[in-house]
Amino acid sequence: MKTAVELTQLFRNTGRKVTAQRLCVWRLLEGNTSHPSAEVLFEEARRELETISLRTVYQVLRELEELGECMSLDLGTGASRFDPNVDAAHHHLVCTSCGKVRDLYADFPSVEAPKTGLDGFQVGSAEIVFRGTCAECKSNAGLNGSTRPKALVS
Amino acid sequence: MKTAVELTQLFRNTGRKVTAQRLCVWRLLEGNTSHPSAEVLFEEARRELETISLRTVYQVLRELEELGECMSLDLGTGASRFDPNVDAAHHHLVCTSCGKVRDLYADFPSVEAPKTGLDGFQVGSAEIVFRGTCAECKSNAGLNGSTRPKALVS
DNA sequence: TATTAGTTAACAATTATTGTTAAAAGTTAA
DNA sequence: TTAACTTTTAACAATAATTGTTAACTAATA
Ligand SMILES: [Mn+2]
Ligand SMILES: [Mn+2]
Ligand SMILES: [Zn+2]
Ligand SMILES: [Zn+2]
Repeated sequence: MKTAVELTQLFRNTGRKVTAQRLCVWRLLEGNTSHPSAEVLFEEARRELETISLRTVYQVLRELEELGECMSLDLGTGASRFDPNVDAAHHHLVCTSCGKVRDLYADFPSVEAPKTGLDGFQVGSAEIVFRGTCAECKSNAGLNGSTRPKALVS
Repeated sequence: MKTAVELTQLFRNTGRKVTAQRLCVWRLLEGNTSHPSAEVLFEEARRELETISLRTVYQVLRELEELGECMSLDLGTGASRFDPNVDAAHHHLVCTSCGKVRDLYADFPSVEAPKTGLDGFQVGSAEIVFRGTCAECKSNAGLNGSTRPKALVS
């Protein structure tokens, strides 16, 4: 999780220009634990930079991913979710009702692919996704019939 | 994992007609451990039923899912993958190179969401996805530069 | 056999994402 | 400050996976 200043260096060092858009997207992502989608970041970004385009947000996110400064998560919520926390190993809780994504910092030492019976499949990583219902959706249960993930409504 | 005969009963009992298409899709899925996509099932189905449409395959898959006879998995490989194994709890190995999906039957007793620190999030299920390289892709490494999942090419 | 459900074709639509192009604007090195 | 070079933007088009739609046709069942 780099600061905006560090990102500036990184952009320069990789031959990229330090633009308001790049900084803005990074600032919105830095330390953000909500795992926003590109759309959500776009909505937030245009509050600061009224003319920023969704296209640019996608481009910057891709770049940040290539630079190893964020990762995109496919959690089955429709859109990719972006996570700036690439350093600390962690897992995710996904609300199947609203699409909210929370971090779960817990070590599961037993989660390691067996050595045998893999038919030569070489395992690189293990992700655990816990699915369930977030507190908010639980208390709203029955009030409305909405099954549509709120976090994804454009 | 029901047999075709059992499925016939299920269709009848739920007021559905027993059609060649429904039976065909189920027959292709029954005991199938390859986690095929709808497209793949469609290609296979039309060998038996030349006139079957992709639309129908999607419809039948949805139905089977509603009936609890299969589940669709979103493993980040582009298309949903269908799994008839809804009874035995298991996890998946996903080849990041070709998109192949293998079952992993292993019990990870420690994988249980902590009771505390969840902010009221109620956890229902835990899926573990192991990502890596399948044997075939490992031996093909470097031969071609293909990063495109072969299993997904239409 | 009549009724009803299911299938097909042939499209349109949707969502998330990437591609494209040209013009405008911004960044940086000199 | 200027010139060169990148980026951004707008305005679309395109893609891939999936679902919606309609009408005609076909098949299953009572
Ligand atoms: Mn996270
Ligand atoms: Mn499986
Ligand atoms: Zn929720
Ligand atoms: Zn592979």
